[in-house]
Amino acid sequence: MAGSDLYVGTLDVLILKAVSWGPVHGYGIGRWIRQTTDDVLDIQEGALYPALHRLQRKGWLEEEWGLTENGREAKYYKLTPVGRRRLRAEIVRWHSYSRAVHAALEATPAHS
Amino acid sequence: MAGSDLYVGTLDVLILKAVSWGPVHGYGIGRWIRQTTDDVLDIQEGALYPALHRLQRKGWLEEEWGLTENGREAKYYKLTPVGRRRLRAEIVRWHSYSRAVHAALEATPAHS
DNA sequence: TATGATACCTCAGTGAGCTAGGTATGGCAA
DNA sequence: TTGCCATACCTAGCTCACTGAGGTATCATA
Repeated sequence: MAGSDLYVGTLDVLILKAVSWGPVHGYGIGRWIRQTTDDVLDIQEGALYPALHRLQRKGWLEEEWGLTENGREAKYYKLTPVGRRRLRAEIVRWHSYSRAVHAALEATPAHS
Repeated sequence: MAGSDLYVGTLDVLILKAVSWGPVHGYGIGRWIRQTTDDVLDIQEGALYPALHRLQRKGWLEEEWGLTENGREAKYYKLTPVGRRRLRAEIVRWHSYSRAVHAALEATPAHS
């Protein structure tokens, strides 16, 4: 798997968004991110699973074992209420940040 | 100074952009980033100066001592040709990445 | 039968950024 | 003249997210 070369810190909001419509298992979260970003972001499993545990430890995700469509055991994650608030905050943060970077990258010659 | 809570990896492109019109000293680079982003990004000096040394070590920046408008000694940084190519690549990377994240954050319920 | 996809995991190492210090100069206000 | 803020540079220790590389196990399919 090719590395996705993440900007460190952006993975959390992607994971939280991935589970915002209901429980999804880890492997499915990785697939969802890859698919909705047209293969631009391909999260390494060595980044994904520790991140899930981290978000769970912080109280933003809850786990629950279940069965996939094809009858496999899988650990489903869902948002806690705190996690949902966090998702909203992280989306705001991302938008503010990306607007700021865009402004810098599209700036014309310095005025000082 | 309030931390800007950078997405790790985004500082390089900001620095390269800051010096893309001519030599700027470190302190001025920090100020430029803060100003062009309306105070959204406020780079810590403990992040800025090591980053400048790193980019110089990689051959993307060159240093040169000079005098500021107010007669102070300051270390001016300017882009090398390699640094300019790198700037273009990093801008492409940022746009691709931010488009991908936007796509994910604005996605509607999963289709699987 | 073996290969790839699914589904999970850990661990060592890297390295960027944060926190918190430090030096020195110049200008300005109390 | 004293003290403080802005300018201008720096380092060191720490944290911790991610990379890269490994591992287990099941199931479908070629």
